[in-house]
Amino acid sequence: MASKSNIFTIASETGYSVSTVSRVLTGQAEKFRISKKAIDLISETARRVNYQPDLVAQTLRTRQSRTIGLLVPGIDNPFFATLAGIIIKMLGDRGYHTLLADSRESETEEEQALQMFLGRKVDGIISVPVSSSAARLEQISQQIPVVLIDRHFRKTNLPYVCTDNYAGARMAAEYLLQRGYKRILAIQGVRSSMPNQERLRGFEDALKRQAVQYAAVGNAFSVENGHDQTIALFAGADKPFDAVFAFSATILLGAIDAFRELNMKVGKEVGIISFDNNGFLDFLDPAVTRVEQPLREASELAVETLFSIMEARREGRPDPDLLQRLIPPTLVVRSSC
Amino acid sequence: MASKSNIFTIASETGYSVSTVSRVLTGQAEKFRISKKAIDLISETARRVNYQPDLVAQTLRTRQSRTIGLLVPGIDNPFFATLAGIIIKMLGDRGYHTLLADSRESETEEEQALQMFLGRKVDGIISVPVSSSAARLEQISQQIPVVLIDRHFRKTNLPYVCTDNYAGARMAAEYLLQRGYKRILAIQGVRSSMPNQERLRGFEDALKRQAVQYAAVGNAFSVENGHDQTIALFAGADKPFDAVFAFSATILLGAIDAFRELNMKVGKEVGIISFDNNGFLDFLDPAVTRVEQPLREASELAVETLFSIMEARREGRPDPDLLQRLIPPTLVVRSSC
DNA sequence: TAATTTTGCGCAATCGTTTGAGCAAAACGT
DNA sequence: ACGTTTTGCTCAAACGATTGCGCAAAATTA
Repeated sequence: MASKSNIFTIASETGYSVSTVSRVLTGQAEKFRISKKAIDLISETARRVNYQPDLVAQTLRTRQSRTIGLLVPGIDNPFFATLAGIIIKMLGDRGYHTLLADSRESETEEEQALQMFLGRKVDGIISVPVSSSAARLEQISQQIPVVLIDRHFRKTNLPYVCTDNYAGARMAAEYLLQRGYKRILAIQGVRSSMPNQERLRGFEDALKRQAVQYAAVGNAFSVENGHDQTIALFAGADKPFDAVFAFSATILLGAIDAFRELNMKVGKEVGIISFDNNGFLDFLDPAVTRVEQPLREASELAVETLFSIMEARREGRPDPDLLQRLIPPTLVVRSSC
Repeated sequence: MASKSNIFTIASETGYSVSTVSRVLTGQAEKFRISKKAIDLISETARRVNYQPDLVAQTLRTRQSRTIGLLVPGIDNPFFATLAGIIIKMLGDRGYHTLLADSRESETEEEQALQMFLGRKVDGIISVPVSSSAARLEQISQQIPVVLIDRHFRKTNLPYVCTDNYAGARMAAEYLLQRGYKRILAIQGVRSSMPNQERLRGFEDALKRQAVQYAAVGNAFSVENGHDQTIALFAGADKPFDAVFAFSATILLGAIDAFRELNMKVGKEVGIISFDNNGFLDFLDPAVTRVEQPLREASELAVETLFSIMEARREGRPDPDLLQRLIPPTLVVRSSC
């Protein structure tokens, strides 16, 4: 019979009115000058009958759900899983719950999820957007604070916190240069995605005035793509490249697999460097040199940003500005190049 | 101005009452003999004003949230992340949303999450339990259907779907025997956990009447544990074991790292086999032979089980029985032993 | 003692929906 | 033409909380 109790139960048990009970239970007792006697009796009774507020009713009445909608494009991707883990924890610490939706890289599912967030009256949204246009999110942002993470739109005033992919790619390419590689291949992910475009730009900017050859192929953040592109280019007798820059850990794995098939020694015959975090990369042989994204820092910043907007709006202030942040990734040097 | 419209807006716009509007919008039109004219006008108006039902109000009134609470002990663990991904997708397909909570292996946080699920009026709970007792979940189960996944309690009537860890461990140990290994070391995870106990039992049962030596050490599903135990036992000149059975992928990684430090060739000087799924294991060199858990099948079964209970209860039938399932894992043979 | 202030609390509306009960008008049967 | 059924809809009460307003009794002041 747990939890069948509501505010009326307590009201009749104690002889006080529901208003008084509510005020006591929401901590507004002194504000309304409720007597100590009443406070004690009510709290005691609440405990005794194991009262738990109905969060749904509370939400309906107060228009606040203490819930944040978190939208990722693939929770089974370790990257987003870690992100989600951190964010859920941080929100929990602030007394907020998380409604998680997975758009699975589909604009349709993204729209459905957003619709659902609206219907569920979330207090804020943290999203890794997949759609190509910011329009819908900007529209929603007028009602509910939205913060973008990991991906953003080129022209938007939506707040975001992303990795500085340009700087990261540049860093990786320059490291390859420094290690003496002369013919460098980039294997890309989804070309239309912002991170990929930025990485490509960084890659090219780093190499274009240098005495090296380079190219960029591929079009998916997948193991297959990494594998197939590698086979396609390295299967012949003359090797056109001496180093590979994988734009994601999945791509990297595919490439490594391909090199194994081709019997090429990674680190010796061909250098390899990767984007993305993945603790796993340290256990490959050789351990993979990579550009790691500051996941924790980004998550923290995103949550803080969201709460600062929520607070501002609650107090009727305009949104704080300058909320678009690029965080520089870090180069983790191992022995694969 | 999106979504400021409610059922009253539509009622006054169309001249019908809120009841009629509600019935049309919830698809109960013919049941209440609403005229085609009314249906058309109302649906059209709803579309025009971009009406989106307030799910919170709906939940309050109908006592149904179309939301399932999913509780995992660590969403950043790839295993649970994959699990969550599959489950979220499946629930989505059935028109349900997911409220995700992470207990982080803490009983306290688990209790908080459950409390939250109750307050949010979830229609069902899928949980990887961390607490040592089934009591609380059994109590909740009287109000809200609960299905356990991946972990269960020895004595409970709660429905669950878990890997058959006993069979899996046995399978692994027997495979090692078959490959001719004579001195086998198991590195365990958390000893108090049910999966670990079952694995240990399978391991011992497979070996105890055989002409081989064996031992089990360790007490954590962590990289460090795998590493440290390996170092402790293999650092000396005489190697006490010729094969290692890692009870999880994390343990395995630690062991592999240790063997690298010790300059021992995995697959040649020492055989190694692991529990757990992890696509990554194929990219290690040598690829790791392992016992894989049927994650997708388990998730599907869990969701189906949950829905069958929900349906039964909606119709006032008793819960279906025989809902405790152990799914046999599969041996994936690679070249590490 | 009378006027004023403070203390402590209750009434009832409200959030946006759903739903049991009821009712007038139209259609039908005889 | 008059009772009966069907059609098509409306009324108003929930669901469980929060909250603006108001008001009697007690305490204080003059």
